[in-house]
Amino acid sequence: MASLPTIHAQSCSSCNLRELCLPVGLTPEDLDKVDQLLSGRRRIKRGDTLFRAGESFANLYAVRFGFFKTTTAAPDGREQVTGFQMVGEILGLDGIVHNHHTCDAIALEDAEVCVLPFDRIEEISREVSQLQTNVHRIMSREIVRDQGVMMMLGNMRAEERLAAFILNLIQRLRDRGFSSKEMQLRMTREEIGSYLGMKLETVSRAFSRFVADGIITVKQRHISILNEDALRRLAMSQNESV
Amino acid sequence: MASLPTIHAQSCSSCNLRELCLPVGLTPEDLDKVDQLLSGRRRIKRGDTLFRAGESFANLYAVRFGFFKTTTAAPDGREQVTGFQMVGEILGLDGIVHNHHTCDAIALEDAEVCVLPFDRIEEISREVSQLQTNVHRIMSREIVRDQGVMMMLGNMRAEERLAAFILNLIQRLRDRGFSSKEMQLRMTREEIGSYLGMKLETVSRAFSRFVADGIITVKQRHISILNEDALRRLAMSQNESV
DNA sequence: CGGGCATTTGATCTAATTCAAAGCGAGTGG
DNA sequence: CCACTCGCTTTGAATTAGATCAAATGCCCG
Repeated sequence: MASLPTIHAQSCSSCNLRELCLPVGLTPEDLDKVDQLLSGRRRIKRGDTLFRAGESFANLYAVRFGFFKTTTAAPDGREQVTGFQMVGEILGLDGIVHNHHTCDAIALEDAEVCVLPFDRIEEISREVSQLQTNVHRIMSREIVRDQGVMMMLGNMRAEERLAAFILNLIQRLRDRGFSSKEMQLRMTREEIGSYLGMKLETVSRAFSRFVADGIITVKQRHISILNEDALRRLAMSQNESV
Repeated sequence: MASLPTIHAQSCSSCNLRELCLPVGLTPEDLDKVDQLLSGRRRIKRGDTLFRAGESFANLYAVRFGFFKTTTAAPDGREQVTGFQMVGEILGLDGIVHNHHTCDAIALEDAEVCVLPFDRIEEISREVSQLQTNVHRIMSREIVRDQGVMMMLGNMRAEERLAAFILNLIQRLRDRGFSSKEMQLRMTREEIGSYLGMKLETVSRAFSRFVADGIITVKQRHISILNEDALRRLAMSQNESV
């Protein structure tokens, strides 16, 4: 479609991730309009923050490569990981309601994001209804994801949570065309635990248990899935004799 | 503005809740356009469902009066309350992403909602940018709320969660002009527990503890707040000597 | 090669669950 | 109008999953 594909294309229409990202399903004509969306790209080194809670909100960010965590802090200082984001996922939706961010977004490996000024998104999605729909879907998807996390935190036991977590990660990697049996975790046991509402020791013990049961292998942060059905059964709590 | 105000006005412009709801902040001219939004109203009796998980999605619903819970079910049947909604709040956002609902919405008391076909919302919000902004804010607000729930579920102990829950309810009632010291709970201990990730007995014990400490009084589902600062300290975990 | 973080594993400890029973209140039918 | 039920709530005692405390090991990176 694009007449002269450039290596570091600064537009959605020439981005190889467009079918994974905000412009999914757009016609070529619409894609042209959407090309004004992107104000630029930004690289974030491992450990650096993309934005912080309290900062004023202006942009959404689409992950081009790399891996992020978002953390939310309580007034008393306690902090919790509230999400992990990978390529094609959108960061910053929390900032819309009050025009400032309510969480920190931190790169867990060197990363690059597309900077998408939110006023342009609103402007263009008034013209391009498919973009409008995509924005709504992305926000709704986040709401549904959060329901799932609440479910995990409220109802599941430690091993069930970890099983569900592994399955979720591997599924998202599959959706992006990566290996369906192995993965490299980008976060520490502590960060996993924070996300899953448990202590790092409990995460470690659950991993060890899975290894002992022949469900996965673990070499540091490299995970191989040996028995996905067993994981699935665990996550659905059909593991017990009851 | 409206020439002939009717009792059961079937439009946003004549609705006394408009500043609490989707049309907040709209100019009178914009309000006229937005009047095509409402396809009708629907009454739901206590215990009946507004929509169920799996049903196809077509409308958002604005609560006019009454009180709802939303419950999400895991594939294995376990169910959890994922939210409570009161007057002025919007139900159905979960359905946008996959065009079917992922949770049940159940009335905890006799209720009435405005039925807002989502395709009309999209259509009109392409013309009325303030409406577009409101839709985005409402969805973002829900995402931020969910972050807070995750925080509770992941990091807080039972009494802290209940304190935070009471404060949240009373604040939302205040925002709507109700009493700032007392309220009538519309849900059972079990529903509170489900939402807060704890058992009904634990909820009951936490209530009893608060009463013993002189922080609140409880008469069945009627709660009076005696010492709001104490509640606030509890919710922020500044209760311990540490 | 050494230092520092991340991880694993073991031994207690505890908050919350589970099991059990009794109390309370609102609504119904006699 | 009262008695009776049924669902909700409270309270107690025993149990347990996960937290906490502690120590050893491993690994990456300068």
